[in-house]
Amino acid sequence: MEIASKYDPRAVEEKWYEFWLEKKLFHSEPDHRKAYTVVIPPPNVTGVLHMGHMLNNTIQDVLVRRARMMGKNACWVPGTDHASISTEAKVVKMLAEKGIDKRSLSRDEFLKYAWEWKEKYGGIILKQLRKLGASCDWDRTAFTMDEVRYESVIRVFVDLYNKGLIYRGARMVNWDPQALTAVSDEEVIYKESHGKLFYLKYFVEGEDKYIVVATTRPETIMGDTAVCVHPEDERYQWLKGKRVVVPGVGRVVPIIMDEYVDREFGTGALKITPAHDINDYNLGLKHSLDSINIFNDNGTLNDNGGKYAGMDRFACRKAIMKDLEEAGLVEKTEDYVNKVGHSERTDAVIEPKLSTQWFVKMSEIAKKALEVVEDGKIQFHPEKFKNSYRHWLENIKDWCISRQLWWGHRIPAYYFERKTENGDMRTEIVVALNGEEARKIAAEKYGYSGELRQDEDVLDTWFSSWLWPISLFDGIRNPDNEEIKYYYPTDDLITAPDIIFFWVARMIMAGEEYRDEVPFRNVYFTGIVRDKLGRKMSKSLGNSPDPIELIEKYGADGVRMGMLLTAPAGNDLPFDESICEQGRNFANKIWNALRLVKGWAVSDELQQSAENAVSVEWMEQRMACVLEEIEKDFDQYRLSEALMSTYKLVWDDFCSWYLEMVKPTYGTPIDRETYDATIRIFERLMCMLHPFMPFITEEIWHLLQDTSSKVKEDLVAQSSIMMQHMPASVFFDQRMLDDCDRMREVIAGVRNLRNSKGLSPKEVLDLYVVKGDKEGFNPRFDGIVKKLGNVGKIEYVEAKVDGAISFMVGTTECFVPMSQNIDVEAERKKLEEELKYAEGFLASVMKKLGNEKFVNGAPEKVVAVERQKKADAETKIAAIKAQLEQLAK
RNA sequence: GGGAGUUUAGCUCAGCUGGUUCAGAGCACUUGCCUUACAAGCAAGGGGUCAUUGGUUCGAAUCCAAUAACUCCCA
Repeated sequence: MEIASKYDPRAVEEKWYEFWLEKKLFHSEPDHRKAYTVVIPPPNVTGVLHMGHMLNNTIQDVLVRRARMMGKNACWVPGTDHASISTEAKVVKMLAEKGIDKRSLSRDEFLKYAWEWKEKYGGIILKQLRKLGASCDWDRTAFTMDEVRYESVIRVFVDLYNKGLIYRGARMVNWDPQALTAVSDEEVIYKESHGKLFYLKYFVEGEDKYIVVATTRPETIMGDTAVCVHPEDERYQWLKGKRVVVPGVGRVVPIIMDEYVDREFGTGALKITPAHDINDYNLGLKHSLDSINIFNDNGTLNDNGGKYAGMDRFACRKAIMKDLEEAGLVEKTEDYVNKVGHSERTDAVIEPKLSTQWFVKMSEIAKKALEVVEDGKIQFHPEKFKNSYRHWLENIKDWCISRQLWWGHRIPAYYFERKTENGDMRTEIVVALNGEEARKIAAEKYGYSGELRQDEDVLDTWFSSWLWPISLFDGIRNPDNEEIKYYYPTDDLITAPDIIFFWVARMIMAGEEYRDEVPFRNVYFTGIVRDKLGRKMSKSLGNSPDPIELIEKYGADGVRMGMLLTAPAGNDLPFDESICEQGRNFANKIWNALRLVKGWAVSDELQQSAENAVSVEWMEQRMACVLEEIEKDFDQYRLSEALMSTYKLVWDDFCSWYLEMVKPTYGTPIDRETYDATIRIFERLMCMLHPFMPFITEEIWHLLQDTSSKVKEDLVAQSSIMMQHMPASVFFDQRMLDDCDRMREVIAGVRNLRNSKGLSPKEVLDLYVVKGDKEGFNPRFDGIVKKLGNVGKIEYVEAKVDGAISFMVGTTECFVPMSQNIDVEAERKKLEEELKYAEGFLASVMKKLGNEKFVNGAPEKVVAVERQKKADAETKIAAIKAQLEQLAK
């Protein structure tokens, strides 16, 4: 059998992914098995795969594939969200390129274009995930605006409205002047910005005295309706009851006194613009101030801006300052650093704006969501995220869910005007699943039968995502259907920490509200992928590698492994392409192990040697031991540790030791028993590795199968490693493992000696082991020591050997006679160093044992260990001393 | 401004309730090897005052306090 010496992932990966799809191995239907459910954090439909997705989905795939092999009915549901702001912006841009203005289109016309765009360009990312090997149940692919999900969202809105948990009201909201919509508090990112602090003069009405007010936003003075000072501020007592003139505007406004003012900031006098600042708004309410809106929705000044009307807010700032400067109304200007809110989606500077929006009342549902995390019904990994989760929920504000956009779930609120009893015209609101229902309600409740106007706005994208774990299984519309009962609650949610509030918290709320049950048991927070300089990867910096190119270069298995190795839960990972090399190299290593094994001639006549028997036995034990570690790691979601253990098991234990132990000398066959055992071991290793590296393990697993007859060959062609059982840990003999470790040390000792003496590995050496040591060496391994250490004979002797170089393994002395002259000086030096160390060690042990408090206070076990250390050290020292004497002769 | 977290080898990280020679792993590095599975490899090595200071204790990387640096979240 001729196999290439380099593993080529390309053809292999494509072949097996097709195979899995064709065999529907990712598909899940409810059955008698236990369900293991994961819902994908739906990527933005406009998105393309980036490194964060790679990490996130690799982790999900590892967990899902493992669960599947552990006999669970694993279901990983993929999908995308409709991303109203981003998508609408993209469609508007596309239309603009075609010369179409959104405003010239009707809502329906626009939506037609949007859907076209979505069908054509949306969801590239899901295709890309296949390259990574993601074992999603593609038949279940969902979209937040498909029929089931759309209807679920509308139902939830209606339901929450009827429960009084959704209300409509005029509030100060975060306005994105670029997207022309309100956004929620969570969608505002505060960034440090270097601006100016302007000190403006407000003259007292009818006097030539003035006070100075500091502001970062002089353009808002057109909206000023008061100046506020602290009631106890002595500097301003004289102003009590007076009025001042807004500079450049000429409007006369009152001086108000309020403890809200920070006397340390600026001059301690604050201009109040109730229409454009949340704090000013509240002060305005308290002091019954006028509120003058000076901005248009797009951030330009409206007619209240006087001569600046039509100008952009930032251009206006410059123009006003110039004019005030010329009028002598500016005292000074200082550099100033402050935090400015930006829109998460468009990066536009957020404008606080008073407007009528829809809100979800959070206080009550937040309480429940906090409880289930506090009492451990939902576990966070790592746990530290509980802190910020708690803090957020304890300080939560109502959630603004309306967006002034067309792409999304249109708010099912219907309006009409009617005359009330006292003759006033009044706008009534009816909330219903559809227009027909709304008409019915309007008729029943108000006796109204005229036209209804549906709300023009859509809902926040997160208002659909928060239902994801439920709506994916149609649990909102059909709460008792088989699927929701089987798959819900889901098991693990894997997500980046930056959406803990957007998504995780709200899903928990929705779960409690609609299923009275948590949406998932565990939340695994991944780190953020950074470049090697520690910067976040971003399009604008151009510091992110293209994941698809990486996969082409290193193979999906290689990239998956690279990502996982440096990504303990919650830790940011400084990504460097070179870590994928380790993955690729590992794949190659496995590939070559296969080449070796498949290259052996197998003899049915040959009896299994004692060495081979013990080798097989040891490898089995070793696997059992590592399996136990891996199971523990998975229980604690320590995936990178689990991978590392598997990596070392395969590379070090299996390739470097086991295969070398059983490898027949060139040109001779291996006995059937050992060969079969090796194949079984190899198979199981591939199973263990499969969740991490799905492609190469499938390939190898197939190549390991017995295809000696047509029947068997066909059988193999139909099966998959995915259908195998994950090996489980069993009892193992620690003694056996310890014995083997000592054997490995002996071999290393011999090799080291050869190395340091510049001897060829081909030179056969003899080994003498001084008997009488309590641990001793297990002679079962002698044959292996000979083979791997290239040792001619091993003798167990009573005393030291002349003309030999020695080394110690534990407390056992080993001697290797040298044909050439021994460098006495070098030997003495080496021994003296060892002696020094051993004596130092003994001294520290003696210090402990000499301490009465230790002997009396420490647990017996610990003291016993110290006594053992003492005995061992003494043995060792005696041996070294004896050797030194020998040298002196 | 409020809160949380981190600091262990050149890099990325383990190190659970203090006690095994506890100072670890992988990568990188050094030396020698193209030894008929693999140079994407083999063998053997070197490398750390556990951020700093003080405390608790028979005993501290581990517990406590202060300090410093960095990171994140919230306003």
